[in-house]
Formats: sequence, C-alpha cells, structure tokens
Amino acid sequence: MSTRIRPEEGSTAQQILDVAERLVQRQGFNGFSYADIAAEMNLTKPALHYHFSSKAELGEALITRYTARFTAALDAIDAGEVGAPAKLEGYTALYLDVLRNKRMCLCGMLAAEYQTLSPPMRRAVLEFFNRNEAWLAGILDEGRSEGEIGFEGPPGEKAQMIVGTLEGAMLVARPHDDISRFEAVARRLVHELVVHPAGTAAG
Amino acid sequence: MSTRIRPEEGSTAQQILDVAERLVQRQGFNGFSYADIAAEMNLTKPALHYHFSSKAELGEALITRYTARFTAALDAIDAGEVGAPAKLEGYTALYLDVLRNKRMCLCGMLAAEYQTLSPPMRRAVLEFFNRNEAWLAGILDEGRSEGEIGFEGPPGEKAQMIVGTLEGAMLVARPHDDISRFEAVARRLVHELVVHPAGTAAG
DNA sequence: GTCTATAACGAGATAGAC
DNA sequence: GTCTATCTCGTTATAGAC
Repeated sequence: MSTRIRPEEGSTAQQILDVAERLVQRQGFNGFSYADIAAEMNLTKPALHYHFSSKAELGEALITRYTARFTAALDAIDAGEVGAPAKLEGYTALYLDVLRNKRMCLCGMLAAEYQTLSPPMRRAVLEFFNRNEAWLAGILDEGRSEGEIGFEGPPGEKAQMIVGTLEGAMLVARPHDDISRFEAVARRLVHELVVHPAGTAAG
Repeated sequence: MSTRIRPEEGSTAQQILDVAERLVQRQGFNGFSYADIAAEMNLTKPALHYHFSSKAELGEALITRYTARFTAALDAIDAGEVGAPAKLEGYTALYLDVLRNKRMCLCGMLAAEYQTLSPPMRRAVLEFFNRNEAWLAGILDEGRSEGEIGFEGPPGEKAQMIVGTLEGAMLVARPHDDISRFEAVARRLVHELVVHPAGTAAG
C-alpha cells in the first residue's frame, strides 16, 4: 500500500505532508481543505485521498512526523550542547525557527482546535506535549543538581510552565507579526532560570 | 435596526452572542457554523443572519463585547484589590474563570486562527491584547516602584511575557483537561514576581 | 423578528477508468 | 498513482412571505 507509516523522502505522500503541515500551522486544521493542497500541488482531490484516505488520517500522519522531527531535534541538542542553559537556549531556538517561517507550533495550533479533533489526533497531540515536558524536566532536574540553573518546585511543573510560556509567546507574537516579542520572552525565560551570582548585572 | 452596537440584555442578539462565544472558545471560529447556533436556540439560520448579516460581523461583535467585559473586569480589579501582587492574582483569576468553563480565551483562540480572520476581526483581536498589556504594564511599573514586586527590564516587555504565559498555559491545559496545570503556572508566575526577603522559603 | 425556500458554493469522500 | 465524474452533505448567504 502507499499510505505507509514512513513515506519515502520526496515522495508524493511526503510532499502532501509538507504542504498540509504549512497550511495547518498557518491556518489551523479547520482552516484548510484538500482542495487547497490539490491546487498547490497540481493534483486532484482523489489523488490526495489515495495517499491519505481521510483528513483525520492525514492529521495523524502530520502530528506523528512532526513529533518525530521534534524528538530528533531534542536528541541533537542533547548531543551538541553542553550544560542546561545552552540546552534550554537550544530548545527555545526550535520554536524560533518555526516562528521565522511564519508558522505556529503544529501541536500548539491543534491544541486550540483540540475539541474538534479525532481521538487518534488528540492522543498524538498529547504525546507531543508529554515528550517535550519529559525532556525539559530532565534538563531542568540535572541543571539544578549541577547548580547551573535555579527554580523552585518540581522539575515537571516548571517544564509545563516553560512549554506553556513558549507556546503562548508564539501564539501572541503571530498576530503582532513581531518575532522580537517572542525573542524577548525566550531570552527572559532562560535568563530567569540561570543562576546569577550576587552583583552580576543582567545583559 | 436590530444589529445595534450594544444589544439589550437578554435580547435575541445577546443570546446569539452567548452561544456563539461559547462555541468559538471551545471549537474555534472555523469550528462552528450558523447551523450549530440555530439548532441550539431553536431558530433558523436566516433569523441569525437578520441579527448578524455575516459570520465575520458576528465575529467582530464577539470580540468587541469580550474586550469590553474584560476591560470592566480590569477596572474592577483596580477598584477592589490593593497592591500589585493582589492585582496580578486577580488578573490570573480572570483566566482561571474562563478555563473553569472549559473554554479557551476568546482572543487566544482567534490568535491561532488569525490568518483566516477578516481585517476588522484582526484589528479587534490586537486591540484586546494591547489593552491587556497596557493594563499589566501599569500594574508592574507601579508595583516595582513601590517595592512590592521585582523583575528586570521594561514593564511592557514583562507584560507581554505574562500574557503569553497565561494564554499558553490555557492552551496546553485544555488538551490535558487539567485545570491544576494552569493553576500551578499562575501561582508560580505571581510567586516569581513577588519580592521575597532573603531566607523566606517558598510554599 | 422570524419563517420557508433556495441559491451558490465548498467540503470530504467514493466509483471506476486509465 | 492519478484521473474524470459524481455524490452527499454542510456552509454562508439571499429572496420574499408572514
């Protein structure tokens, strides 16, 4: 069959996912249609249904791929950055990349539309947030143990706050069409976590 | 005419706005239709068009009313609460009320769908955020002068961060169907702002 | 102020040919 | 793997009666 779990690079299925992903991230899952994808790809709607038999199935594939890509990016941060502050900065940079492409986080967008999503799509959205928060909690816990960063309470709770803050900053920055709003929040978020010796002025 | 700027209490127009507001806050502007409102009110679709000739016009009225109500709530906080910490706590309580009704902030939801909105709706959404941030910036500025709260940088920037954090916390709390996630973020947000004498342990 | 009726269009989806 | 043709339904919106 064609609608496989992991479509080939550059395949039609992959191209469909690319176009659909951009549309969802900019207009929402309820803000685009198969016709929009078909028009952009010079395909017909039935051709799309061959690859993804329903819109909900397309949605599931979108979230799964997005989460896999995000997870890979987190692994890359673990491998490439040293110390909690640098890793957290790398994390905020992931969001900044999305915003630079004039997009909202896919799962942040779907979180807004959550009540209208199919059960499988809902599960996939939750999985995305759980993975993010688990990764962040690990970084926070280790960073505090090392004395690199400081915060009160359980790491999991602080991780939830960080995810919420970044998602919210993206959400509000987009209407203002002002990336610097997000950058300011991201900078402040990391800055407030990093332990500063007494007498050290902020940049 | 019936589609007046300020419909009477309990009028059909007001009831339409009540139902539509809930639908938008739960399902998004692109996630409901006139048919949904009509079914719930035992009206017909043309009856709705009599009151709000287009969906975009209904959307404008929704945002305007929501912003007016929110502004009144901010005035009430100014009049009823003493000191920046209490006022900020009152502010987070406004969001909590929305979440308790299983809703997203109207303008947070519309921020996600921003690219699909009419120009008047876009303007109204921006106006909401500007008013919120201006009010918050005033509280933050005064609170810092009084020595009640502490933060670095310009009050306007911190205000943007607070709005983003609360919107994002709502956004993520809803899929998890877990109000306590929001409460934890709100508590932490205020707590981190309040100036604590050295040696004071956190709750 | 609300109705019936309907227009005009777009949505998601299917049958069957090539 | 993609097409033409079509179906069914839902959407926003209007005309005109009551």
